[in-house]
Amino acid sequence: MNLFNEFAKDLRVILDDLATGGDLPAGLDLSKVTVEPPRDPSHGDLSTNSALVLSKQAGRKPRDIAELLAARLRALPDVTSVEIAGPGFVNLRLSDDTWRERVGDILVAGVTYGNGSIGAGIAVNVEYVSANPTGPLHAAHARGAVVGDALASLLEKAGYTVTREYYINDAGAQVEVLGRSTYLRYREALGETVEIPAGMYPGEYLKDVGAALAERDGAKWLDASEADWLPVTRDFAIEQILAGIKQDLADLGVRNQVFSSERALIASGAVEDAYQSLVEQDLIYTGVLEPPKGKKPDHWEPRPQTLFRATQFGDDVDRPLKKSDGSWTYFANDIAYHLDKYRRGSSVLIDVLGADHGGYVKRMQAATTAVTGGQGSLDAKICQLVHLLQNGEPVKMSKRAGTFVTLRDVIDQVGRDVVRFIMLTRRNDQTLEFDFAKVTEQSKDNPVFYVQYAHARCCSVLRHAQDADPARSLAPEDLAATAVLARLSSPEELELIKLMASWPRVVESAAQAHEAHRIAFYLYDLAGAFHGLWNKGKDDTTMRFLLDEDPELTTARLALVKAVSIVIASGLDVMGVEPVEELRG
RNA sequence: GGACCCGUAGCUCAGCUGGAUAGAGCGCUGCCCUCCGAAGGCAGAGGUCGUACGUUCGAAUCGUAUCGGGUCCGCCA
Repeated sequence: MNLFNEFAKDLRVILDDLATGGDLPAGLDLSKVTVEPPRDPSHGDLSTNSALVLSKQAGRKPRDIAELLAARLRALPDVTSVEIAGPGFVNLRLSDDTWRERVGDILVAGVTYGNGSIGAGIAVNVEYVSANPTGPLHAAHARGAVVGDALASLLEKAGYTVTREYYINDAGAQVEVLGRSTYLRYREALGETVEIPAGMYPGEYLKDVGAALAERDGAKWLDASEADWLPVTRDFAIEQILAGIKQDLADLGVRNQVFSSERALIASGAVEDAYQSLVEQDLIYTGVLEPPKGKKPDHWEPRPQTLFRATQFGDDVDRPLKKSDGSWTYFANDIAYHLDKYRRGSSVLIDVLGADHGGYVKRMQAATTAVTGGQGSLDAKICQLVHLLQNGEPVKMSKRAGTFVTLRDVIDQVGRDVVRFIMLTRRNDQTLEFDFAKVTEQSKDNPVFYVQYAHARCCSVLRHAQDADPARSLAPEDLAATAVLARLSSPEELELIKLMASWPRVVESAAQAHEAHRIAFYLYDLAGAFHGLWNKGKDDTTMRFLLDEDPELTTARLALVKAVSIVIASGLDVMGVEPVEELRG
């Protein structure tokens, strides 16, 4: 349960009541009314801006409204004090017992604690990775993969129905090149000496693909014409590479459920379909675009094109849908694809894209709005670059020389949980430094370690308690039933409890903002609060969790510790990171 | 030339969709500890939130302009 929402409800009842009683005008717009924890905890547990927000509408001074509210709020059962502060904030304090009860909630709910319902009835499609099937995933793909995957989990936790999707760009010139490159490697596998010309894919990985094809088909294609072998080598290569990509994703703990093929989409007539719908809306015309300014106009020649009126939906220029040979542009296919996602039931579409797609967002949003008749919305999460470092030194990468770091390399070096956690330690639109040395360091400035360490410490305490008293049950439901939570009375303990009580709120707001990184920051804070409490026990032995002379307090603290481990596990679950029970060397 | 993203402590970054005295880690300064319940702990200094206007009870947050850095810019995907 989200305590803040409960009080928001209470507050609305009170406001309605005041309206019917004539103290406030009826029909007030309450959309800006909030109930949230004040930034400064000394102001109280909860704060509402109602009086400030409603002042103008109601035609009364904020202080007067605040007085009215305060009188009513004081009557609520869990409220111990109400103060009016600053320009008209109403600050509440809740009884300690109200907070302590959350520990029981957490123990009973387990890792489902924090699950919300704001997404109920809303279907969201999260598309991520969507790397071209022309080569293995490299390190940079890790970010989009993790951001998308964690966002999907976050949305699920908040109650949305989520489809995890991967768009396979298996149509167009690049996969044709892939097919030809593979053919060369195929000949190579059959004993020929080949040169890989410029413009082909030189990667070593295609040797395996060529060899596998030679293995399967023998010399069958050696004397065939390109028209015959190209579809074969192309489809074979796509299939092989895609299998590798899926394996890499699986090893990163990423589980896209739906793989949509661009080629299949075109074959189904979906592009023609989407195009017709735009024609019917009079959003298509033939025109000539201005050359981009400031950029060298090289071979620019004005040319009439089939254009979509993207400018009507906020884009900067109208966008071409057909190439001069009459085939669809990538954009045209993508419009059909987004319509397809919408028609499959998701009105909220999220694309997790790389930094190089920033300029693409506006047109896709324009198209999504147009093609869904304004019923579908697209949010694009652009992931900025990841800088790979080794002890502060940039890791040299060159596509030309083929020395790029693959996703597999990264997973093998630092482990999947570290990759996943670190990728969420920055907002998606902020560049991220990934230092192989730092991310595996055991210190406070490594958030992965710091959070895992907190969880491990919880487990360690529970293990000790079990060793000391093998007959004791540490099952969460038993702790919930037997612990006398009123014994948790130190400021540090209550602070920790309040932090855990805000977890549902964190989930909710992060989901609404489509920002999974907030989970990582929350866990870092929670870990910090727990470590702080632990440290108290170092010089004040009465603050330790296990106290031989006070079994009742010990049980209460074990309940608290268990709750902390549950909330950490709940957060790590969203991030797709496995909580560890002990740390090793 | 244009679009998008970023600009917050010396450094790396948060800042809950407009709230009250702007936070964390590292680094720096000072004190304490050497416990075994494994990262040492505690305290302190350090900011006109790039700049300038604007919106309003109230702006790091929204708008406009401007400066600096990044990504990108017609039939590539």
